[in-house]
Formats: sequence, structure tokens, C-alpha cells
Amino acid sequence: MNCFIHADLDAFYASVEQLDHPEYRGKPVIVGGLPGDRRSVVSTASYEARAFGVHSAMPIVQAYRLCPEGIYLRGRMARYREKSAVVMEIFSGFSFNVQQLSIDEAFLDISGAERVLGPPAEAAKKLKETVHQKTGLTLSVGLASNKYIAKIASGMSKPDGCFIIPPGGEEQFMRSLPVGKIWGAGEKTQELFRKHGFKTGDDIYRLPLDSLTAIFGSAFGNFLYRAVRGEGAASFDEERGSHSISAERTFPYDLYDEFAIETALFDICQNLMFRLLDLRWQSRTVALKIRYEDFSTESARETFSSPVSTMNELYERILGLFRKKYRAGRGIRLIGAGLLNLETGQGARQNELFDDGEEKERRLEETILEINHKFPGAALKRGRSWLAQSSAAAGTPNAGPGMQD
DNA sequence: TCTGGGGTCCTAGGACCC
DNA sequence: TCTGGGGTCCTAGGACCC
Repeated sequence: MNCFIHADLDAFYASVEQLDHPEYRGKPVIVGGLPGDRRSVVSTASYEARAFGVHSAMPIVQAYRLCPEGIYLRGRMARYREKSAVVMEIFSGFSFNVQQLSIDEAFLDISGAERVLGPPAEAAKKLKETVHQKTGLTLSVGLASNKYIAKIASGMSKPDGCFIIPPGGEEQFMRSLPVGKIWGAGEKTQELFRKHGFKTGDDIYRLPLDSLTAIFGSAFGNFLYRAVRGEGAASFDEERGSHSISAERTFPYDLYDEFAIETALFDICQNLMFRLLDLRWQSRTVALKIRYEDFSTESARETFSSPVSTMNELYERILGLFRKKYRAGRGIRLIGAGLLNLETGQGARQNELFDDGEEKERRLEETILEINHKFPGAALKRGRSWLAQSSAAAGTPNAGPGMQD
């Protein structure tokens, strides 16, 4: 009999802050931005803050209106990752098959582990106790015969709870479930549910497959058909196929100046290139994203015959897309770039394809990456002015390294 | 109340080939 | 002399998740 635990840390970022700062305990803590930060949103609100109506993804200015006495923090990702690693390590002690979904949640396959862990309900209880004892954090847990239902169950047990769907009870659970709790159905789909008068899983259960696919499309219609019958989603079990990395920036005020926009793009490309080298992956497809003042969003992408090999090359590819796409005069609130369809670096690089300048360039970048890696405080970067000179000189790096610290 | 950043997956349509 | 069908690769946009 299959048995999965979905374990989810409660109000994770806010809880870590309350642990590290005892004076925050019992008070509304809002992680995501300071009250004056334009265009920031709430990342995590402590349960004390939620009582004021503050929740994730809410603009900070709105949160401040609801809860001016709150403690506002920008957040410390490095610290959260550290705590997360400790928790994931504890999970590994309970299951050989831990599938981490994000920084604060994971599936634990405990099928057939009854002799070691005791009955599943006992295992879940012990897991919560161990995490609390060793980290001070509380955990919400869902237990079911498949991952999809375990995930929904943990959400319904929050905070610090445990919700068990007994084997054989899956279909009944899904049919009585309010559609608002169906995982994977967001705002737009909820609108469709309302339009068709669907209130619970049972309303979906009654429809034949072809009606569901007519309303929701082929993929999601099939998914719903299975979900309300208590069957797990296949997508949780498959290996993730494609990979991509991206970086974007929202400006506090809309940008109109092309030089300023291109400077931001340069920074973003630099960040991307270093991450790409660090991962030792390759990509032939670059992508650009522009969000305008009215929040309308456009994107462009292009696949090249060869992978991106240097920072210079990445920037030129992205810049090419930007100049084709951007209609001058429109205010830009966000600019972003990405590398799609990442492939593993296939052992030896095709160095023979690079000319001398490119090869030197690439090595310089790798050196900078390495220094940044060893001395995280150094923040070594290549200046944009240096790049402009170097590309004008057709790949002959000049002596002045143009690094800023 | 104006709406982050980093991801994944799906859809529809075009180009091209056999 | 008016137009099939399948496969593959690519692009833009959108929905959703944490």
C-alpha cells in the first residue's frame, strides 16, 4: 500500500524571523518589504499578521494600511535556505525517497516503512515532533495514498496540524471537497467553476470526460477527471524535463530612458551568465520579457544554432531582441531575461568553434565566477563601459579590467 | 489596493519536411 | 488548376505554483 506524507512548514520565513528574534514572537511579522518600498509584495505573513487580513502576494502598501503596527522585513534568503536544509535533512531520516517541492515543503514516501516508523499516523506525529524539537519550527502534514491528496490534506491541516485520508477514502474526500481547494485550479479556473455552478468535487465528478475537456481544455480536463476520482496527478511522479533560468527586475518608477533600461539588462545578463557557468549547463535559446507601465507583458525569444558561450554574446542576443521588440516612448516597469531549454554541458566544450578572443573572454568570466564563489563578499563584476570598449575592439580585452568591488 | 521573482506546463499557430 | 496528413521545431502568451 502506497503512503505519502506531504510536509509543509508554517509561515516559514516569518517563523524563522520569530525564532531568531524573540522580540518578534507573538507579533505580526511581514516578510517581503519595508513599509516605504514601492511595488513590493508580501512574501510571508505570520499568523498574527494574517489575523489583520495580510496574506502572501499582497502589495506591501496595502498590508501596511491593514497592519501599521506590523514588523516589516525584507527577508534573509541565505538564512532561510540554511534552516530549510536542516529540515530536509530530518526528512531524509524518515524516508529514502524525499521529493523537495520548494524551500519549505516536500513529499516523503513512507510506503512499506511501518515496521521501522510504526503506523503512518505515528510516523507523521513523530516527524512533526522531531522538526519542532530540532529547529523550533512547526509543520503541517497531510497523509494519503497518493501525493496529490496528501498535498491538499496538509493545506487543510494548517497550521501545525495533521490530516489523514485513510486508504479507500480518496474518492469520497475529493467529491466532498469545495472546488476552491483543488490544487492547480487558480483564479481563472475558479471563475470557470463559478460560471458552470461547480461548488464541490462532486459537481465535476458527474460530468463525462469530453464535457470536462470541452470546458477546461484537453490537459486540464483530463487532470480534473482523474483528480475527483481520487487518483494522483502523474505530473508529481515524472522527472522534470525542461529547465530554464531567468532573472527580472521591477523598477520602483517606470523607466523611459533606453540607456538606463539597457544597463539593467546588462546586469541581469551578467547574473544569468554566472549562474549558467556555475551550473555547467548550456542553452541555445534566449528570452526577453518586458512589462509596460499598464502591466501588459510582452516576450520574445530566439533559438540560435550554437549555445551562448560568453557574457558578451548573451548580452548581444538579448539586446537584439530588446531593440526589435521595444517601442520607444512606452514606460517600462519590469525588464527580464532568461535562458531556456537548458542542456547539460556535454563533457568537452566545442572549443574549436571559438576564436581566440572569445576563448579569452570566456576564461576571464570563469575566473570572475570562481573568485565570487570563494569570496562571496567580493561582488566582482565586469563594468558595462569595459564591455562596450571590448566589443568595439572586436574581442581584444584591454589591460584595464574594469572590475568594480 | 495596484499587482515580486523564479520557476513549470499548456495551447495555438506557423514553418518546414516527407 | 486548389490542396492530405503526420512529425518536429519554434514562438508568443497565459495559467499556475511557492
